[in-house]
Amino acid sequence: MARICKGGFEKEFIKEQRDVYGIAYTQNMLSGRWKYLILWFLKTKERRYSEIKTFLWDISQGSLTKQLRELETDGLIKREVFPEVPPRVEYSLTTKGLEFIPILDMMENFGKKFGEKPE
Amino acid sequence: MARICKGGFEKEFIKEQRDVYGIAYTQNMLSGRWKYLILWFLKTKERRYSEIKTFLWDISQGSLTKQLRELETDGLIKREVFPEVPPRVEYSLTTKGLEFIPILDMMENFGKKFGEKPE
DNA sequence: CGGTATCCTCGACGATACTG
DNA sequence: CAGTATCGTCGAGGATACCG
Repeated sequence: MARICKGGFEKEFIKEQRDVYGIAYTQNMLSGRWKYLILWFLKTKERRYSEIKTFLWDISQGSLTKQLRELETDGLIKREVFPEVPPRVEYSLTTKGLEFIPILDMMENFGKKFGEKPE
Repeated sequence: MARICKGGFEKEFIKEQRDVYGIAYTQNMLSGRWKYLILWFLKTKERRYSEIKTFLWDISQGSLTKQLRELETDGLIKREVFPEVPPRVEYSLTTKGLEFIPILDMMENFGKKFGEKPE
């Protein structure tokens, strides 16, 4: 990764090295196969664990839990547990997560413009 | 991955399944550690292979070539070879790649807002 | 300079079993 | 229902050597 503050850089790269941390942070936080899709799915409304699992249908339980924990740690989503039997857990976007929606929308539109529409 | 057109889906997920391909396409095309950073680095002007290599400083030659080939295959960047000695190769954004710049800018701003500024 | 080719490491992710 | 625990796989990416 374009690590910051590494010595020995050519002078002309110093500004780029100072500016790249923005996109490096975002890229790093959302790495992996699932996080964009999870955020996209939470965009319109809160969802239960099982809804996300069904939506992503070929993600394993272990991976899904890990992705959700990481998104929670990074402050993009919040997790709400309802003490019922059987238990219910709902995930939704935080303020920070909500601020990411415009990016999700642009990525969706970009994909719709250039990608193959299914069926 | 939220594969499309898989049978057996609950009815209420059909619309989401029809719409998710947009972001799934974009996410899939730009997977990995490097592609966003490469596009971001090409945003302002064309760059030589060695410039990109220096900018990303801890990417291996093999990986960098692979990333560039994939971005080229997906039509995001174009590769121009100047038949000089020693050879010179410049990479730049295509029309499709240029259309991705707003997304890069938003991701950069998001990261600058929430990430830790180095130094 | 800008690659290719080969081998290898490592961690993300999946599969499965089990639980409050 | 919504997890946790453990193990196994697989491929992206790194290291190294060599090339036009």
